[in-house]
Amino acid sequence: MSTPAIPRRLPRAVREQQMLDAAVRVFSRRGYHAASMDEIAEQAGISKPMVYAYLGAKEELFVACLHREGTRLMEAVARIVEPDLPVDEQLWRGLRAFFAFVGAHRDGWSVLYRQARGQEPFAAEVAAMRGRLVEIVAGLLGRAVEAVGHRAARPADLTAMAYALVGVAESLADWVVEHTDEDPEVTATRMMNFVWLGADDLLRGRSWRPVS
Amino acid sequence: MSTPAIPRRLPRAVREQQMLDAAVRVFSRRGYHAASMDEIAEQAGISKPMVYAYLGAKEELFVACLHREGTRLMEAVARIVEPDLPVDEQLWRGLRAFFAFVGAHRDGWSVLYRQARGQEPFAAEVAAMRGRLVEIVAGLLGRAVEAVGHRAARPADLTAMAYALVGVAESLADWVVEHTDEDPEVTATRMMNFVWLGADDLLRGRSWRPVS
Amino acid sequence: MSTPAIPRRLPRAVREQQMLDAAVRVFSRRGYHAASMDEIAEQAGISKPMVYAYLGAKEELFVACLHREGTRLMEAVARIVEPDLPVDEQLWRGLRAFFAFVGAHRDGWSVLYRQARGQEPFAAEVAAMRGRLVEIVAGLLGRAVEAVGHRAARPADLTAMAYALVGVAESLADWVVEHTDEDPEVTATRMMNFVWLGADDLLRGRSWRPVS
Amino acid sequence: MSTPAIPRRLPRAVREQQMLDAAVRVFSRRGYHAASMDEIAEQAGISKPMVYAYLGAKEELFVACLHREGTRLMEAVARIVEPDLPVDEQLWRGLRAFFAFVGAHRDGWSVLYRQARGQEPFAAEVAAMRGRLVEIVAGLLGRAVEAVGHRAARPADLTAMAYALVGVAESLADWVVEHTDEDPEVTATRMMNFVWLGADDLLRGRSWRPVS
DNA sequence: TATGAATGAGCCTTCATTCAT
DNA sequence: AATGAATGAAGGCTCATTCAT
Repeated sequence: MSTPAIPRRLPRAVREQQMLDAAVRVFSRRGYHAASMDEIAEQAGISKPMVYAYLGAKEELFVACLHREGTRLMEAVARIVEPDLPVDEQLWRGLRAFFAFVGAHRDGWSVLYRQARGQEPFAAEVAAMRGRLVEIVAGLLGRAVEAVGHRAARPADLTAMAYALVGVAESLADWVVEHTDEDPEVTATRMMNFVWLGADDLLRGRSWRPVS
Repeated sequence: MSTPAIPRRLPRAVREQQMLDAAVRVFSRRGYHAASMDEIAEQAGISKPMVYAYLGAKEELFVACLHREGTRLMEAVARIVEPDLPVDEQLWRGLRAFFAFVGAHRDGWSVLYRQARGQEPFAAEVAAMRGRLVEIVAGLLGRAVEAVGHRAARPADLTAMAYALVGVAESLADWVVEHTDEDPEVTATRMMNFVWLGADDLLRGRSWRPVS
Repeated sequence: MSTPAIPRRLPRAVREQQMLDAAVRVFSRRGYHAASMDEIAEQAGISKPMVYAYLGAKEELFVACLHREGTRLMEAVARIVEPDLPVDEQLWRGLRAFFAFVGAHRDGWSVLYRQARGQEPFAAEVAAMRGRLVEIVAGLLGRAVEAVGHRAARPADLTAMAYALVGVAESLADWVVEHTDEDPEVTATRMMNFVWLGADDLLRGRSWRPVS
Repeated sequence: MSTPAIPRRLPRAVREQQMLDAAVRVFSRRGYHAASMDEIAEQAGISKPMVYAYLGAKEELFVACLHREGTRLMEAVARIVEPDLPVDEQLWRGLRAFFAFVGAHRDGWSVLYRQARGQEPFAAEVAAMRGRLVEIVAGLLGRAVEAVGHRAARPADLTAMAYALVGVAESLADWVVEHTDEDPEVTATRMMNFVWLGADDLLRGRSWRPVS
């Protein structure tokens, strides 16, 4: 009888997700400071006091965005890692999931990687997250060293190598963002080729192949 | 005989450099929006109107910072590249210069890499700069392919590889910033090992050595 | 029983009128540039951000003042004109309304006539308004010419005459402002005497009389 | 031999006139507040401290403009008035001079009539000037009344009439500014027709003719 | 005489945040 | 639950004015 009215009263959980969606979108487009609470509220189709009531002040709101996107990313990757596989296989699976996530959640990635990294007081926390990730990767590499029976490398060397690896992934995330048509799996393969074989082999036409 | 009075009146060129120094410092610490013209002027030891008189509004000032730091970086690298050397040698020299620059100009690097990349309307220009750099590196890799006599790789593959390479450098720049004590030459060697040999070789204990 | 508290929260329409009242007052006293948004807000008994929220930036606010006062003036005059009356009768009625309005809305008149006329970018619009008024008066005079059966005057002559007429009204508006005690009807009669009979007749003691 | 260098050192009197020329031009275009001392100095082809040294602060400079232009106008009119002529003849001569002046010195007229009238603290002085002019005209009219032998009119009536007369002149000054091609003498005749004969006669095709 | 260098002060504007309904 | 109304605070920018050379 009546037109299907847009529901005015929604459960809190739903409203919160709407707000976070809007916030992530606006923060990613404008950056933390240039984003205004007005625009976020408007994009969420809700009034400003509601944003404050549900998610707190701007800083808390931004942190909530970081947490949601960071958690989603971590979970997407963690979901397919299987600790018993060989290291390169694990890396390859993780990267596939990572690039797929970035391709599907550009705004979220942008907030994490572009906006939060340079903006106090969030930079420190993002740096800490990244540091933990680097150590995980370094641990993975350490196990690989053991697997090939080589004498234990110095921790600093492994950490530096992990930095390099993470840097490649971040940079190829830009590649993914700019090449919408490329399958994330292809990008993951590109990366495996590069980091596993190295430029010298690569330039000679060799290539790494996934096992499966 | 009299104490050399601090000169209150300085020529324009000198003041401009003081202002840019201050601006780079403040922008790097606070980010574009959180940086206030007041603080920049104060750090420069001068009043705000002088900043506007010499370097224009905030946006122009930021662009001036980007240009100065970008140019300095490019020149530092360009100064020691010699096109006739083998590709890996060229890479190694360029990286040495790059990491040395980053270690010596952390604020400048931070402005370029951290602050400008996510902040409209500067992101586009920085992305363009980075794009040009990527193409230069891709060209370098192309010549390396020819040098080893391998069939020409597809351009997209080379570009993706260049993305990866640039990503490693950017990420190890963070390493440099966080490890003040490490000689940039060591960091450059780390990177050459990683990108030239690849993780597989590296983990087996092999390593790349500079020629000289 | 309790004192009727001054309402702090008022509907938008009410606040807007309060703001316009204050703005007209301040603009008329100080002029466009010397008027500060701070003073306007203070006079309106409200904080500055509300002014911006409801009426926009200074320029828009000034335009809103011009429009409100201009419209009020036009309506006050239009309300009593009756197109079927003889021309001098119409003029007389219009002038009565005009001088009454000026006497009752000095600030509004001042903003329109004193402040806006010399101030870019408003001068052009005020000039356009005045131009339309002049053409209306010229049209009126044209009909008067026909009524007395005289050959059609050249348009330029009628327009120049209308300029003169409008100038008299504007100048006598000053007279009204400076002679608070004089009934606007008297001023209107003065003007009719002057413009209808001319100085020569006037000086000889003749005078024009309203019909009614 | 050498290119005729622009003279750098000029006598004070010359420089002052250059500055006043520039100031009148800028004040007339921008209005008192929007005019900047920078622009005035630039237009005068001289540095700002010189303006301050010669003509003082902005307010004094504006007053100097008012005085120069006001004096020029008064002198232009006074030069051709001859007290022994009939009143209409005197009026006609004065108006010819007035409209000629306005046509030749638009900026000066604009500063006097447009800018200064609404701008404190100059408005009062301009109003006083105008008041003196009105009384002169009223005096003239008074003598005309005596000349025709009519009983003395009340002073207020004469003053109001003088207001009207002055208003016509001011309004037709706009006409002159907008109709560059019309000979000021023609405009003066238009005005005499209007104020001397009145609209009624005028509309019937009568017209006032200069004696000479 | 003439000017580049320099600044105190003030104004417009916006934003995060809260209150009263 | 939900929002229109309201503001303290701060930042960008400009200008009249002066000093030191």
